[in-house]
Amino acid sequence: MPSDKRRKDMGKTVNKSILLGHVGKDPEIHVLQADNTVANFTLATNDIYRDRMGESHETTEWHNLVAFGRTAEVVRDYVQKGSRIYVEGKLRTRSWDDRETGQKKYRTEIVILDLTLLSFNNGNENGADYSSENGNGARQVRRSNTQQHPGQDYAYSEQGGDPNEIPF
Amino acid sequence: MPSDKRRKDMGKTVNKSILLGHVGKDPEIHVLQADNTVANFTLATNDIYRDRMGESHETTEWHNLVAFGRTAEVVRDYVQKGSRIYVEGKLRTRSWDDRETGQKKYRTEIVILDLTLLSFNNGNENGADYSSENGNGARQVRRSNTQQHPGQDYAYSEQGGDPNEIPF
Amino acid sequence: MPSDKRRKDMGKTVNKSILLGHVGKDPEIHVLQADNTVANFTLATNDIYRDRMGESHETTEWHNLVAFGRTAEVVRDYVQKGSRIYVEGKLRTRSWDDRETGQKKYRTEIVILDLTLLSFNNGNENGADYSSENGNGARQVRRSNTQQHPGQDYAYSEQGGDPNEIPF
Amino acid sequence: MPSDKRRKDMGKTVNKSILLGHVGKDPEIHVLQADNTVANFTLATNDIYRDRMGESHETTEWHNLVAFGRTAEVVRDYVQKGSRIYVEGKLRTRSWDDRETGQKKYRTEIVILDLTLLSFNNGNENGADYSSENGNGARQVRRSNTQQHPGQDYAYSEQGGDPNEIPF
DNA sequence: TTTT
DNA sequence: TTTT
Repeated sequence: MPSDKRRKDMGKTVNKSILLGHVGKDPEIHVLQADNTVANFTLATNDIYRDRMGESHETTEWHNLVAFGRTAEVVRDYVQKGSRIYVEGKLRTRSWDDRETGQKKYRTEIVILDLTLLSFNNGNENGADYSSENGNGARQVRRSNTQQHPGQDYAYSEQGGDPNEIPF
Repeated sequence: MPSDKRRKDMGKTVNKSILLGHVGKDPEIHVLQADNTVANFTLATNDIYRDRMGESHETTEWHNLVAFGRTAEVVRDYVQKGSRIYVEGKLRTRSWDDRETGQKKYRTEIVILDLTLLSFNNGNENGADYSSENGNGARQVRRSNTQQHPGQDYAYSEQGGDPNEIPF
Repeated sequence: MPSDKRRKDMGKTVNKSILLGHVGKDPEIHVLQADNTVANFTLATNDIYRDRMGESHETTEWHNLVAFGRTAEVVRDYVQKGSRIYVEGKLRTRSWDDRETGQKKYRTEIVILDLTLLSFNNGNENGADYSSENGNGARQVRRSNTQQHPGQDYAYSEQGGDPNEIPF
Repeated sequence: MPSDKRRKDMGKTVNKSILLGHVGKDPEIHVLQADNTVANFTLATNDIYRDRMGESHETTEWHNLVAFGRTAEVVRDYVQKGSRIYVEGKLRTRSWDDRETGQKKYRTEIVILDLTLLSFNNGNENGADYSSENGNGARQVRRSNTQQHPGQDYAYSEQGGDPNEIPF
């Protein structure tokens, strides 16, 4: 084993996030290219804390999640507003210059590496089971054209191949 | 056990991040109040990926870390530029309106809940051991007055008691 | 901060396990003492792997879980055979000499530090909701007298106060 | 996406352990087959707790670690008694019938999926740097013939190909 | 801005 | 002994 390898193992780092919560809205699905689907959505987690008076308060933390490829397809087909999911991923912060103000802007996301569905239901009252309708559980893929993620100055390249090449 | 309790356990969420990497610069220390120290610093993790040509690339991810109270004191005394640390915490995103542009801005941080020091050395060539000098390992606390965290429109309240009450 | 403290932070270790799966049987509840309930149960996780022929196989891993105090009460009241739960805890291995053979025996458990219920249903067909019946969601506490955990040579002390003092 | 797939995602489980500590003894290396090295060793983590008298105590927890393939080679070449490492893996419990007593015996291990070296030094006083000696950091591979892992009634098959096929 |  |  080359000493080069050892140096690499010595310098290894860890970037891991584990989230379990409820999805805030239906995922945005983008098809960048054949075999490269991207899914963007938000996940809520709750934090309970006590203030100085001893009173209990609850805050909601919203996380930006993004999935690529096969995982994005699972999100597309089975995750929706209200879904409860378990997610393991890594943090990634993108930055860009705002077109209007020229200011640097940041957006931190969790890139999903592992996803577990925890609820069949979709949070709607009717509790429709998508899997029964056509035998494959798929819902329509929404290909939104409205850019809404990291600001008006941001555009999907719609051509990237590898997740790591995608500029967001 | 009240059914109210069960509902709480059913709705419980998880917000956990685990990072292991190197500190980018000496931590900023703020003393908000007696017994409430805050430490802000950045941590780098590396990501290696292959592009479509099969070539290996390395990117660096920068994380904003914040510690409160006792943990902030450990950061103040033993963490510096170059330190290697293991951190467990939770994600928190603060937002504020930029004073100049009126735009909403966001900053995501990892609130440190557990910290493990992995390197004695401080990255400086002299390798000074702070713990030997005066028997308490403390270095000077820097009380910076220059606001530098989430922009010029942001100010420390310098009065919060509970970490969760602090407006950032 | 004493240098003694720094040595402690330098030597800090991490012992963390995260499990998400289904409960194998109704938890065993033991009341060691006022305010010290103990719950023992098993949790199944699945592993999918490919053999050398490329065929996919699934194995089941069984984990021994133990909860103390407040958490044990949640287990007693809401966890049962078939429940899906998320658990965070630490590994602990107990050992004892088998009475019959004199051999050293080992049992590794995950001591639950955080528990999240993921299913209301109990796996029974009737889907009884314990929380509705009497307003407290409690089911009968089973105080089994039959020793069944780490072998016939093992006995609950039924008197420990701190989880760490309990001899199992 | 077939509904079969959805059922799989719904039933997904998590089995994850994260350990950071010191290695108890030099790893045992076994070469089962070309391209299938196995490394076994122990890792210590510390637990600090308070007893009922409020006094602080420290216990040491010993974990059985096992690595396969490429990871086992890293262990073979760079991990030794005293090394500090970070490990991510999954729990696996093997069982077998003791030859002498016929009793069922169990051994729980963490199968290493990710390993980060945290110390160059080996814990020995001489602090030898293996990487400098011959430019590749390798130490002699020990092929122990003495069976010592899960008891005298246990034998390595020395023929498995896939980690998941190995009977331990 | 870190580290290998 | 769970679940899909």
